[in-house]
Amino acid sequence: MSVTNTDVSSQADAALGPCGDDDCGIREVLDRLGDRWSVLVVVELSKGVRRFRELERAVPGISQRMLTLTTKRLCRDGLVERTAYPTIPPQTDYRLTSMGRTFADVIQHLADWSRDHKDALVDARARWDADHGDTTGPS
Amino acid sequence: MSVTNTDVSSQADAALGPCGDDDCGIREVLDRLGDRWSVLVVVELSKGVRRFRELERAVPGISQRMLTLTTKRLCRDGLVERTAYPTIPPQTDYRLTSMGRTFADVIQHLADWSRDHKDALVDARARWDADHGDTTGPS
DNA sequence: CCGGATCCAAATCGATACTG
DNA sequence: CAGTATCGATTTGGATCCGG
Repeated sequence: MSVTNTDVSSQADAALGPCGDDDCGIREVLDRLGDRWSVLVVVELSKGVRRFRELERAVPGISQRMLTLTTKRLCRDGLVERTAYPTIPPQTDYRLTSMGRTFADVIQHLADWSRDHKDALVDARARWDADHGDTTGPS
Repeated sequence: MSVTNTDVSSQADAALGPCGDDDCGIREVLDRLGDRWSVLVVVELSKGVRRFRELERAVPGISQRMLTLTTKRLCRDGLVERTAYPTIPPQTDYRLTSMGRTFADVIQHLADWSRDHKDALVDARARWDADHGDTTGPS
């Protein structure tokens, strides 16, 4: 039982295989974008250094567990740097690395696209749900 | 029992809440980036019109089920357009919409970043795994 | 304050079989 | 060929308790 769900290095190691020519190292990045919290944490850290508790408050809805896992994953990927001060009570600072900052730029690019197309997306969704008999939608 | 796992509109409808100012419509985009196949399908479709079977072959490892779900989600989001010809045997064409093409551009941007930082990321990962007692890693 | 450990509910995915 | 339905395995995330 050396591997539990609290481990960090249990996903996205291999399991992609040859995919052509467009996506070779993207899988790992996508895995980081895919989970609910990494992006939000990076966005918050792009504003400056944050402590654990600060991050927790800045990202409403995240649990301590997920924040721990998320920061750890980001550290492992070299996107975030962690500095722990063994004081009482303990204090831990998180900050983006230089690579993390470029990653934040990519996210910003993504956010821009989202803003530009959010309406169209919601609209398309509504139209699709209307055309098809949809019993699973809202209300 | 009107909702099964084959339905398309059962995730990412609400459940985000106010998050500040950086991520308001991003969640939906991220959900599409997050799943294993959407990106690959979009990349393939960015090369031209594809039929169902063609997509299945172009994306090795995808199951019919996941391809159906993925294309359906992309259609719902207005990123992909579907044209079905009721012939025998049936034929269905998938193509990117104009919005889908801009989305493909974003993905390309992402892919560029991945390529540029893949080595650094792998390296950081290795270093992290070495520093910490890691029993879950490769070999 | 920071974060690890355990338990548990839910979403997701893959394999398979079946229909038009 | 294109798509649906069902099932089981895996993964993921949240709640909670505990320790440094």
